[in-house]
Amino acid sequence: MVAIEPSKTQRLYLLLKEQILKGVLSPGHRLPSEPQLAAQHRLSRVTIRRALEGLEQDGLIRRQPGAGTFVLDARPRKGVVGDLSNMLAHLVAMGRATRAKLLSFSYQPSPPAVSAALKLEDGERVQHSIRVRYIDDTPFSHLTTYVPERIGVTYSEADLASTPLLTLLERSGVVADRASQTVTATLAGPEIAELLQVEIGSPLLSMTRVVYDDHGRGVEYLSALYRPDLHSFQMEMTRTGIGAERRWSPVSSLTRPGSDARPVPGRGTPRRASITPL
Amino acid sequence: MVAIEPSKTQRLYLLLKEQILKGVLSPGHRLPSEPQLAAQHRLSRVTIRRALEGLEQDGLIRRQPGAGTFVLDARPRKGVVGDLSNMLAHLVAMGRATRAKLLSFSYQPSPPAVSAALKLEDGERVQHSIRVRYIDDTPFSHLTTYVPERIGVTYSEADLASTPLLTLLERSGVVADRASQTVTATLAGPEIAELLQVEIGSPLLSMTRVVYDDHGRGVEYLSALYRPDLHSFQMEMTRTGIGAERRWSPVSSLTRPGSDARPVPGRGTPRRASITPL
DNA sequence: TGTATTTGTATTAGATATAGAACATTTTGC
DNA sequence: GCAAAATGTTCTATATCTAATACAAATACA
Repeated sequence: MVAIEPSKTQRLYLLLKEQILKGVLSPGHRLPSEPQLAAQHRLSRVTIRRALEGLEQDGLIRRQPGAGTFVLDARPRKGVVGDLSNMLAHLVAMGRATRAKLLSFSYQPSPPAVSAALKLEDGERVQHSIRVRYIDDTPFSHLTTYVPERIGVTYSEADLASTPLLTLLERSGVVADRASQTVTATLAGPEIAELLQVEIGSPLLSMTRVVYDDHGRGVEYLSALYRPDLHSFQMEMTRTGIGAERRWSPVSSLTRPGSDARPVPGRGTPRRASITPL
Repeated sequence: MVAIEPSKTQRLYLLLKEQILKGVLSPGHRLPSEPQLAAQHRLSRVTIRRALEGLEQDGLIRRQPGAGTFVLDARPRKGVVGDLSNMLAHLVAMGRATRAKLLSFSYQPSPPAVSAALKLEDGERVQHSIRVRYIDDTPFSHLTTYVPERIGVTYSEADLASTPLLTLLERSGVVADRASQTVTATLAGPEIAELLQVEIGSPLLSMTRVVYDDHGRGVEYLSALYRPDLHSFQMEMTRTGIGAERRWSPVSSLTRPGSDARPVPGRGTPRRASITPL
């Protein structure tokens, strides 16, 4: 047996939960009957029922004897669909109440991975912090940051608890110029799960960003985790180039808040001069 | 008892895995002894050992009788670090062997979510397909596409099995102009897990892309799943604007494979005539 | 070279997960 | 009203998880 597998109950529970939250199963939709689910997933009805009980407690489904099991509209707010790169700016602009809880603040030797990314000297120390950001009192992101100590000393614990890190850095004279960011998926461990108020084993969006100043020196290493049921990473692209060189390129765009985040062609989304195709 | 909780073994397994991958426990570091871990977490040694066995099989730790348990250099060698927007083009350019397996090909009524995204008329039908793309015989992505039937009839089952969909569309006279894509995280269900050769309950990168033509009409709805252990979504950004308007904006760049994925402008990546995006 | 510590292995016992089945109760639809 | 189908409930039996303990084999260090 490979790795450590979740229980069959939990597996089904998380699977159905995902489908509901993701909208694959739309509100009002009737799920297959318990015997049908049991057959489809090759599980006993006991297991099916345990998973459904979990979903019922989450308020995701309604079970009616004789009638069936129905998906509820428990997709309250996919509130913030953001660019992820300027997400915080959007939120502030929208006037949403944002606060950060500082969980850790220390100066320490740099972890190897961080040293490599920031291109630090051997033995150089970093300012390390862990924060959880809340929007309207629901956890929004889990942030782990590393800043070279020479820069990290320019702000205090209190600063970090109240002000976005990048703002602090730029206030200290750092010129953030370039950044490289990577987006991946992970699972929530026990600690993170509790902080972000999700189940252990839930999927999370993971973003790692390395920020460089105008001299190409690394100034910030950020590792962030987001709840995919509340937030997603959206970007607009246009098709540029001609012939074999024709490809997608990103459009610098502001995404607008709202439950429906699909672009509105023509107006709404600023058009830029497009290359005339042959 | 809230929801469905994972087993104690899996909880510890995920916790340690998280710490290792996150760099909290750096390579070469010796873990506490099994009895110590058992005491710290208040679990029996059996449970501790099962979790460690999982980590060992993942290649994250090395266990040496008499000596201890050590963290290995877990730097996941991500074969293909890509832009995700032009990933296929990169792969082709790199000369990697790519092939697609067509799992499903049909014309059917459009699902509500697809209709909304593509802005289809009521009752309009779509061409639906499911493919799995392989690179060097390892599964790379799981692709589900919906194309309005009037466009979908321009290509055949055989076309789709051999040629990227967007190429087929552009060959049919469709002018792909804009796209909106969303990246999220999900869990692998039983079916997907087998196709992508991952464990059930594994995290997956999920990308949804809606492509519009030059008249703003939806021409393709793509839902793709990627293995986060093999691939990640990378993008470069620069800091633009002044004052309060200062924000990140994306840089149109080609990323190159390798541990250091810095952008390469213009040359460096061999070009071929038949570069075709996903 | 010992001695303490570490991982590997085995056994026992109890708790929990899962499968399978039977039957009751409620709802739907003819 | 009745039959079919759905969820609710209860039961038995087996497999797996977890705890607790004991001992063996490998390693590190004074």
